[in-house]
Amino acid sequence: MEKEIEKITASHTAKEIEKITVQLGWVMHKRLSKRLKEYNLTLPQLVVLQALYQKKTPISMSELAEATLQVSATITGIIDRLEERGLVERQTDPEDKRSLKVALTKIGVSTLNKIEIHKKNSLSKFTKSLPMEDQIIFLNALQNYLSVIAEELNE
Amino acid sequence: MEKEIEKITASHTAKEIEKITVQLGWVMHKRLSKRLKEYNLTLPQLVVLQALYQKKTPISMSELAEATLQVSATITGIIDRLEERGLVERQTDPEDKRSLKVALTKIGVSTLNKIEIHKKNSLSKFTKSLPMEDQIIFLNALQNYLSVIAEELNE
DNA sequence: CCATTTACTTGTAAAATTAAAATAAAAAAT
DNA sequence: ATTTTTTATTTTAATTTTACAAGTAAATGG
Repeated sequence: MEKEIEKITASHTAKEIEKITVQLGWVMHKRLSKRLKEYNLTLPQLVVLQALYQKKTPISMSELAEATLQVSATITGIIDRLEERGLVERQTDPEDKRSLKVALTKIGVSTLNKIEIHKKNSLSKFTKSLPMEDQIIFLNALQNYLSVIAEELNE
Repeated sequence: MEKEIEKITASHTAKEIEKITVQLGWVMHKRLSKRLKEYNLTLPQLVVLQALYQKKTPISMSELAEATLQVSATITGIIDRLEERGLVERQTDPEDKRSLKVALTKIGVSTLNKIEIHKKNSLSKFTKSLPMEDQIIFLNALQNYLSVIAEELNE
């Protein structure tokens, strides 16, 4: 009987966490777009830039598509626009003439940095009010959750 | 000196939390769109449906725009498409002929319910592995964070 | 009344998204 | 050594989202 109740509650909590995460994602998106507009970027473009930054080294279109959970045709369009503005560049791969490596340019990196600096300035009340220890616990839980969800996506 | 270090770390943690939240939002979006596609819905459409469901009673286009952080012109388009498919309906307001109330139809509610049932089935490994107590702490932290971010947005 | 505000729609234009078809190069099969 | 298949990317076409600016119609307030 107790097991039953716990099960229901656990399922309920899981649903709540999922729901709130979607909402949080939506609000963060809206919040971010204000800032992105100043740099004439969109969220999918930022996601691509960040993926490139994280990989450190130029990666192919298909790797980029996988990293950003996008279809390759979408990446083509996004890179087209980013390249036009000089934030990234396509490099030919001497090993495989079908393949292209995409690299962040200096302008691309500095644009990312500028957005980072902005982030620092808008340090939110939430983290200010939370003890350092709890912040780290929260951060770890988020990272954990993210990796589980991302893993499930690839099944 | 120690104060300084703590400051830097706190700022760093805040930035990390923000970054991971954006990533989490992106992944959740992608994960959700798989499910939404089965119902021929998009994320903005779901957000609108959920806002209507939460309010319980029909609300005006402008209230809907505010609740979903959208511009009213965007809401017009989304409601156009949802109405075409019978998920919502526009009702005239006898008190103010300029204003419209938007209401979920039975089909709209049952579509939302079907998506909810799906959610239950895809209970993630994350919540299964976490002690109930920690789940609740995590959920509360998320809610807290969401409300602070949402509040900041309205400034 | 006339001017202003409010509520919503329309028009326009860019970006994102997907599916499907096209291209070109590499790898595998015969 | 060809032919076939697979892989990497782009193109095309259609839909949706989004924002901004202009337009319509109704309410409100001197």
